[in-house]
Amino acid sequence: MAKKQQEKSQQTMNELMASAIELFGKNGFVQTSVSEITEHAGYAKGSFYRHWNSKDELFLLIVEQKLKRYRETRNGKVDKATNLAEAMDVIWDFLESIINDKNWSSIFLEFTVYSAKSEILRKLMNKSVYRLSNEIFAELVRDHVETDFPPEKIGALNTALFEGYLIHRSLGTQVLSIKDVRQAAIALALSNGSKQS
Amino acid sequence: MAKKQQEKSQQTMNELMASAIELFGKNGFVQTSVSEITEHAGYAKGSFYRHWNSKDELFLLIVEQKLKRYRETRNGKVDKATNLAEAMDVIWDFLESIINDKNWSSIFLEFTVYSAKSEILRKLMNKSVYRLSNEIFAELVRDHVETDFPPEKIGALNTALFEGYLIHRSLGTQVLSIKDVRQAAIALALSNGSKQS
DNA sequence: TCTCAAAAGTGACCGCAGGTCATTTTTCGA
DNA sequence: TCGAAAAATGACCTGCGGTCACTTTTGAGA
Repeated sequence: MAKKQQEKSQQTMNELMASAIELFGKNGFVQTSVSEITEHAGYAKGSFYRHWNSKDELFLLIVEQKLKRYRETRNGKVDKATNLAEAMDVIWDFLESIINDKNWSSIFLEFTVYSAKSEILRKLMNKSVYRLSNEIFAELVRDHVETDFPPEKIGALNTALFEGYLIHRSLGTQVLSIKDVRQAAIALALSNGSKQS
Repeated sequence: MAKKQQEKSQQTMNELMASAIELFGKNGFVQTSVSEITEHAGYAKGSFYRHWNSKDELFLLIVEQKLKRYRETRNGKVDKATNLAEAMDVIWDFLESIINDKNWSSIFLEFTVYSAKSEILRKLMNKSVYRLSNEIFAELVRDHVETDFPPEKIGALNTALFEGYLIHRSLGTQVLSIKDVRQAAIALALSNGSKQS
């Protein structure tokens, strides 16, 4: 029965991960130290590195898990969209659900910009598992684009507007509401990808 | 003649600042250490803190200086704009000049997101001296808006799209070109602030 | 029940960061 | 030439991410 040891190890991982999610969510990525995470879970620092190779690695795992969950809540709704406007509505319902997840949108932003400094992280962040990526939006929109404007660009412009809004938001600037940005993004997508304006 | 000492002090500041600009420009804000800055200029670490209270403080000074210079190259052109489309062209010529300044746009982005974590820095970054700010764009656009859409929102949406593009860019994603974003931003501004679409 | 190798857990330690400050060196008017 | 004031120094502080030799716990087989 080596099973029990594995279970214990898994249990420890879960506890450390829960602690990490709580502290990252409260204080952000950089401002949360590995010592804090382990201490808060009742372990010593060294235990962290038995389970993950770096703070980055655990954070990416959390991001992957969170994105997966966001997407699940979105499932089904996508197929119902019959035109570009409806597809954009689905996308923005999705984006708003991220914004409503405490301050995780700010933390994603923080990590995204942080990741730009490392080539390895940069490559990872361009994968859709870790990112509210251009290409995912492009996919959702592709079937409904009526012009020859590239769907990837519609997706990327949408991402840009959203992430630009995250910056605006994380600085505490109050000029834009999420509704303003949603409207603008949809108007932009329609003007590029829809036959009538 | 206490002048000579002041001059020497000023000289040291200039040397340290030049060293900082070079190293920040090459490696970014976080990845450039104060020791590197002083060493590269031929001083000891302590000398840095005789002139500035923190790394942040010097960086803000550099930002202020750079923004001032960008704006100077823009002066005059603003007054010539007779409608919203021309005003947007002036703004985007300005933004492109920032993008063309080596990788400083990425570094501004890095510091902007970094600053969100400190209340003091956040407040500073909302001032127009330190930021490619919403309100500056709003000002440039105000006289040419023909609808009742708030000029501040036009400015803020423009900033969001630009900074979102900076993220896209710093991740090395190649889907969007600066031209794409410029077109989108101008289309967006015109659709909100111009009578005919 | 006892044994002991393997797995889990520990925390002192490393190099380096931003920042401090008592001390040394340089400057320059009297 | 002298000495106070200004400039420059670098050892030192705390805290970071990460390492690893060590101790403790676990559990299958005798």
